[in-house]
Amino acid sequence: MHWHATHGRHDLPWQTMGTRPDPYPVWVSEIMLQQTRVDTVIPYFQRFMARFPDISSLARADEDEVLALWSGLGYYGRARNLHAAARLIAQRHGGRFPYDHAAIQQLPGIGRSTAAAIGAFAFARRRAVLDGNVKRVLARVFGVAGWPGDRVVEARLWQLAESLLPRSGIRAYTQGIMDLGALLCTRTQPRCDVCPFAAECVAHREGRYRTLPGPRPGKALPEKTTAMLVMTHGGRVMLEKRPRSGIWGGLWSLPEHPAGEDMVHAAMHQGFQVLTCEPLPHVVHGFTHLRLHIRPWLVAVSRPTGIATPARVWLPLRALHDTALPAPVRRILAALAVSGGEASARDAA
DNA sequence: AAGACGGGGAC
DNA sequence: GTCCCAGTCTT
Repeated sequence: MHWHATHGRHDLPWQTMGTRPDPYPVWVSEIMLQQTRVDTVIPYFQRFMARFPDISSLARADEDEVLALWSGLGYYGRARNLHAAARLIAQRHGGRFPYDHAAIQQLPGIGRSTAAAIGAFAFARRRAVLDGNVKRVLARVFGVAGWPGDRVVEARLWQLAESLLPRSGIRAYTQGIMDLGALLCTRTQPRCDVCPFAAECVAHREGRYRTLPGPRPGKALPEKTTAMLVMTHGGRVMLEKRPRSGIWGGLWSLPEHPAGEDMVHAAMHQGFQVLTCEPLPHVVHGFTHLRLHIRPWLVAVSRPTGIATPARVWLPLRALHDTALPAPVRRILAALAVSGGEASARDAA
């Protein structure tokens, strides 16, 4: 806590509040910060808060607009859960963010650690957080070997985290241990020379900072190839709404087809007359659990005869920015919009 | 208990 | 290229 007072982070956008902070920005930031670095989150947080300044405005919003503001941030279930939780708070909690730890953790998208973080920062509730930073600090200081994702290792880390909580000053403590992990006790180049725990840290004393915490067990990354249809007509491109579950759930994306299928046939099968059909440069997109090879096909079609459904939309290429697109799809379409004078010219022809 | 779920920055 | 981040939910 002493270290945090002088060396911690005090100017993050969601910290600009007094001793009785609004739980809403705390909540939004904590959800965005799940598995996502501070520097990545900041611009998303600013945009989100400008558009949805309070729980009520978020509860009234369309899910599509919430997802559009989340586009590029990843783990889109976070956005769907955030939105659902806002509506739930409006209905079941009278529009007030719940105070009780159990009630907070009951909300969709909020687990044990996030509930503790919100409770600590917003209400000074005394519960332990256990995020990637805290896991790293504890594993090193106390010499907890093994991968933190392992159930036994994680249980030990939770036990440590709970046992270390101060009687008072939970905000400074929670922010402090996170900041220590993020700023000093970093993964590869920890600053043990200026760390307040160097004298008592097992990893430092025994020269084990490289192996603590233990790495995730290696696993071969599955590869998958898919073709995507970039159907254009009059400077617009056709998008489909993806199912709510699964990858890119609820986002707008290009129609997928098994690689190797005849794309002209695929486009015609959707009810279009194909004018031209040509391959675009193929894109490799890495997930944590999958490597996806995308083969986009640019298909100019004549007047769309396909039935208009809510799950299908013709989007002007200029309107990409406020649409909820997966990152690789955004890149494919952005490249098209730039070099894309010719595409529209061909469409016009 | 394990897998699904994004994207990007650091090395 | 590899690792992993202010984790949670589903199976």
